[in-house]
Amino acid sequence: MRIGDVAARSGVSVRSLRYYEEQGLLQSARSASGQRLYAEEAVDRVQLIQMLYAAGLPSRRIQELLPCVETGVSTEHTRTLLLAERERIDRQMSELALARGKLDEIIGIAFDYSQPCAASRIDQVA
Amino acid sequence: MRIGDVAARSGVSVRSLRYYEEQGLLQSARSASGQRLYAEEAVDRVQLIQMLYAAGLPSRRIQELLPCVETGVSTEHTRTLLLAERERIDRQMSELALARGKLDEIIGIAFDYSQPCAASRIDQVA
DNA sequence: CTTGCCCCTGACACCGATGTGAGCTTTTAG
DNA sequence: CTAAAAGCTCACATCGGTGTCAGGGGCAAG
Repeated sequence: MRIGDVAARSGVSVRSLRYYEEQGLLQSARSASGQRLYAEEAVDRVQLIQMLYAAGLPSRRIQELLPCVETGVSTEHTRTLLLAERERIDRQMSELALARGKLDEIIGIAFDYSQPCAASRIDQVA
Repeated sequence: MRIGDVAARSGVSVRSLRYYEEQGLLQSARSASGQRLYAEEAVDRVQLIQMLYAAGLPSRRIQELLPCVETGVSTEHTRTLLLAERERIDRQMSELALARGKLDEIIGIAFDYSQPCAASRIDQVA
């Protein structure tokens, strides 16, 4: 599989795939002419990487954790990182929940709960 | 109240407070000599700004939403933004939850659930 | 007066993932 | 065979909130 295929199938830009390789997150074989060749699993791995990026892990963390994720082999270090990241994610979720609550409050006022025809107005907007 | 006081009381750097002003998120009066003077409410506003930043809203969005947040006055535009931001936050929380689940799974393997003394090992690390 | 601390403006640096463009080679389709 | 499409490397740009430094005022206490 060539890089364009992986890009298409994983929904990630070619540029990003090269970047992942540069960061040591994704390996590729090379054809005689130097083109990157990927195994099927590459797509899954890219999606895993995306998931972790979305959760706020920087490349370096992902790189440290990938061996553990793939093989299940863990060290003291990776275990510590895993717990730390989970905690960070928990904190981030709390912050999001807090802000979401505030937004809800504001939305409640903006769409004016107290008015009898609030529902219909919401419908107009939504 | 001078800028240093606001910084101390809100836990935000002086640099950031000036930046917020530059972005139209925070007003200040000026003393004769040009020093910024803040009202008490400034501290709360700064904390609100921080909350929204933490939720991933960029300055521009916050700036658009602040009037609405403060006065409760909403326009078609602000209502649209409010709903869109709430939805974005919901998506982001889902992504976090997904990644958290994955981490949990990995943690489960890393700390080896199947081993009888798993609990004590977790204690050692945590 | 002077020392020390706070404030001012303006400007540049940073990080990290991704976009973009140049210049060149390889592969593929017609 | 040829032209389009896709790959390659290298390198510079972007965004946004914040750090930091320089060079200069302001103000209170000793």
